[in-house]
Amino acid sequence: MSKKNKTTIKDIANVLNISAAAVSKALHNDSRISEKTKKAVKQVAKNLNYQPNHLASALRRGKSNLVGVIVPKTNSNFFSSVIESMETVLNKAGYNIIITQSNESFEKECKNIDTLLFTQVDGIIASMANETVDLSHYEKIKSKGIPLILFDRGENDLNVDYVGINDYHSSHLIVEHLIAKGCKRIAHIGGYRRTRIFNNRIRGYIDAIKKNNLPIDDNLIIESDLTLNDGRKKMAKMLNFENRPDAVYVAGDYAALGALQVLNENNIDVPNEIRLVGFGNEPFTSLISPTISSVNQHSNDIGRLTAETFLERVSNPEIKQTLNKIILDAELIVRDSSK
Amino acid sequence: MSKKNKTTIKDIANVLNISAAAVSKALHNDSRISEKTKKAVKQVAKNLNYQPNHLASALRRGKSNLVGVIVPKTNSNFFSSVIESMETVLNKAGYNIIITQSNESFEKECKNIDTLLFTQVDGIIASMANETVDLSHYEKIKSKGIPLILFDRGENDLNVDYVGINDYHSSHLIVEHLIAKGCKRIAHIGGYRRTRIFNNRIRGYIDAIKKNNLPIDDNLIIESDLTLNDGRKKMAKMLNFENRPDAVYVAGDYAALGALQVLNENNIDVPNEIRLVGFGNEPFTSLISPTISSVNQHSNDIGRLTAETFLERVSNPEIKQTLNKIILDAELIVRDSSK
DNA sequence: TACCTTTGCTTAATCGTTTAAACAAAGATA
DNA sequence: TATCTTTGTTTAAACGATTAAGCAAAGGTA
Repeated sequence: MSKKNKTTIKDIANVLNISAAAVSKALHNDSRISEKTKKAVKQVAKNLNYQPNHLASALRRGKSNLVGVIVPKTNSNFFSSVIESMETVLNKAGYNIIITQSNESFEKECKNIDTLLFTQVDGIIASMANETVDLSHYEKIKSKGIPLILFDRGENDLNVDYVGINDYHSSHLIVEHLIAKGCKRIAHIGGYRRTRIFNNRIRGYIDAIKKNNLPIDDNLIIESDLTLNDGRKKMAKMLNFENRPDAVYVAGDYAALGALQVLNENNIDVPNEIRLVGFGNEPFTSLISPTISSVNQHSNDIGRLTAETFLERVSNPEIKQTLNKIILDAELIVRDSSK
Repeated sequence: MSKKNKTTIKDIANVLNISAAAVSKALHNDSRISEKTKKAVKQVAKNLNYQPNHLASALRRGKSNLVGVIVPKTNSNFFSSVIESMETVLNKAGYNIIITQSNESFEKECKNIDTLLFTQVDGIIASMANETVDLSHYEKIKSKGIPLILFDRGENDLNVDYVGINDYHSSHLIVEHLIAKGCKRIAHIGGYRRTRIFNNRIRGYIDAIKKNNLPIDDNLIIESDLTLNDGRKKMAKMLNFENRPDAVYVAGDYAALGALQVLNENNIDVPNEIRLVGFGNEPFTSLISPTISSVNQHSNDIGRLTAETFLERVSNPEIKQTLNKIILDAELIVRDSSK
């Protein structure tokens, strides 16, 4: 904030010889202010290059019109697209967003929440870090009485609005696609079971396998942190099995890429020898060779719906309306790695 | 902001039967408040779960402790790392950041600036959109008297602090590396000349070629928007030359990837037939086959230095100190595509 | 004893905007 | 003419924290 150029409503009032209150009302199109005054006020405001002091109005109204957003990492196509469409909706409604990154760290997530609450945001939209198990910091948000909306990485126990995709069903799509291609031993490199979305993918995988009368082999279900390197490790491990899988469904694209690298290095023909499917539809999946089949998570819809859910909450804060749980169906994009 | 849990310094004052002013001072460790009172105040603050109202203090002090950040897209490894290290430094100094994306659009950039000024940020740190030519919106920031720091995508005409890498010199590194490998016809798929950093890379390329007594062939210098698709197009075009290049230096990794795809599809041996170097060191450059040589832009240093430059500016706002232009030397990372 | 300093607090104004309440003037109603 | 409504404005009190100025009590100095 600067010392110069600090035109206030008082300055406008002085020019027109009316009260500051009248100016404020004129600028907000109050019905009790005459058209003549409104026009004059707006003209002077323009001339003096008036910019309302957001802090003052936020303080007075008890609303900052700021929404805090917490994502594990902006450096991912999914999250950056979600944020983009979220921003569009919220900006239109007069809200601005503050983006913070947790870097998948529980500690950083706590700090982010403190920061956002300190900044007096009107609400928080978050996707949880992998590390997060303890939820007390999220309870803190709830206890402040401001809306909390989760997307993608949510948690049932928290009992708050949630927008995400149907992970359970996505696993069915993938497994059935692979079976249709003739695969009989489908492995799953999944995320940690304690993270709900990954647990859902694992459950979906198991149920889909059973539903299609294939045997469940526990060796073929491996938990991973889904980084590229861990994808490599887990894939390498599987190649040592005496009974190799003929397909691998990896719950994250980076880990899928790691797996693909190992397969390529071992001269294994993808898709003919082993088929591969990733998750998340990161841009690189269509850039490498072979291109990797993956699941599109509809980031734009998720962003838009999350924002709309937030707006709904702030517009009727008292109403203890039923929880919004919006679950979208994801879309399997078949590419060369499983054709 | 909520109606409940709104503990204020007045509440603390009431409990202890002292004035609100004393509470404020105690919380700020004012030397004129006794240790006994300070301890008591802090204890009560903790008990009542007191959180200072940032808006009120910002209004009063004329400082929001918010820094606005504008980047073309958070969805890039470079920008997301810059932001991360910037945030670390700024948080330590008591500042929080508001991240906005311009999506390379001039119009969106203008809107972002309006939003940030409206939010009363104490300063703006920006990297310009590709589209931006007109600079009046940046002048607006300067005229408000708040610090403006540019990084990576800057502009000399604006006359503000800048942190970036030595693009001119980076081109020398690349060209000389390729010449050392025996290349004689080195092409350059560059960005638009009107963007300073790309212009510098082109100038560096030309001067390095000349310096090494190789001929300049204008056909080998091609402007591009550096998207993956355009990289493909420009590479395909070059393959039709009767006199093909034996190396291609692409000013962006995504376009370099596009070029590589075309080379692979045409069964051209990279690096033996044509060597390839990209720019930006995006993670995928080391993920694909062959891995792509690229330039590391020291995102962490850039973020840190940008933040430090900002802090320097806000701490001595009056001093019309000389402009900070920090230019780091980039680092060429040689990978398979040019080995 | 008389005066000066230091310590530890209080009072009151302030940041710029919003808004409930008051009020004057004009117009409508009976 | 007397009373009620409507219109268009002003007054003044907030929002919560900060801070210059003031002041009383305690301690120090000569």
